[in-house]
Amino acid sequence: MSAQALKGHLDGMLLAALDDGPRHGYAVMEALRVGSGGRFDLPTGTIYPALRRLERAGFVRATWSEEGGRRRRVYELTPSGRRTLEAERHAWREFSAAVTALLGPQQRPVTP
Amino acid sequence: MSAQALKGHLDGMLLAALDDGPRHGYAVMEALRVGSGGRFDLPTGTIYPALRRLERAGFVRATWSEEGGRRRRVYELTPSGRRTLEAERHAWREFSAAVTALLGPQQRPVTP
DNA sequence: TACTACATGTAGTTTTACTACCTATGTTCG
DNA sequence: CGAACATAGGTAGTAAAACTACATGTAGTA
Repeated sequence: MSAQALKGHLDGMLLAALDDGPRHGYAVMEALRVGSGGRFDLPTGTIYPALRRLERAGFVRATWSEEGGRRRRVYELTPSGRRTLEAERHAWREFSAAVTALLGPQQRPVTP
Repeated sequence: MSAQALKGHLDGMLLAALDDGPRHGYAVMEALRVGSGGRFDLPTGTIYPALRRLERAGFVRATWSEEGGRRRRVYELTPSGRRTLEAERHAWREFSAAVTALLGPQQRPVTP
């Protein structure tokens, strides 16, 4: 995947990763990697600062948890984060439709 | 459209705008605006530097043209630019599929 | 005459993801 | 046992891209 293509779309994906329940940072990272079919194998230097950014913005709430000598910082969507996620989904639909239209000749996925 | 969401995708769209023939900067700007249904109404401070970037990279070639006291800088795809456009189209398909998958619950467009 | 559309550009800022590091624990394998 | 690796968290500094705000000038129109 070309460098910094995520710009501006990462936040939405992070929020989406927390949509089905609280997760710690490393698990979020794994969710992006697996959920993208290995295409988004993001370094920790991208994930952790991004999550702190979302926390500062009030979209997620973080709590420390310690289990078996392993400290984890667990993130959870706030109501504001949930609204933002919906907005991001909508923005993505708009955005991707526009780019797809402009990029021209593309084979569309098979519609069964 | 949310600020700087284009990051990394603008170049492909600019190249695509030149795919059906040479255009000057302002016309490229219009093509993006119209072709996106008004969603990409980009300021000149985005378009012109981006075109120079593509020129420096060897993806487009530029020539001045003067018609009726109006000077225009006309851009044209180079073979390298054409190859890059194809690569960008492919990268976009990959990228958008991954983001769409991760973003979760989205109504898909109606398939007639 | 003034305003708008056309046409091109630059300077400086902000945001965002990146690279390259650092620390620490639990597990696995030779 | 020791090394390596996966898990888990983090920071500092950099690079790049698009943005805001401005500057310049022509042609057409109200």
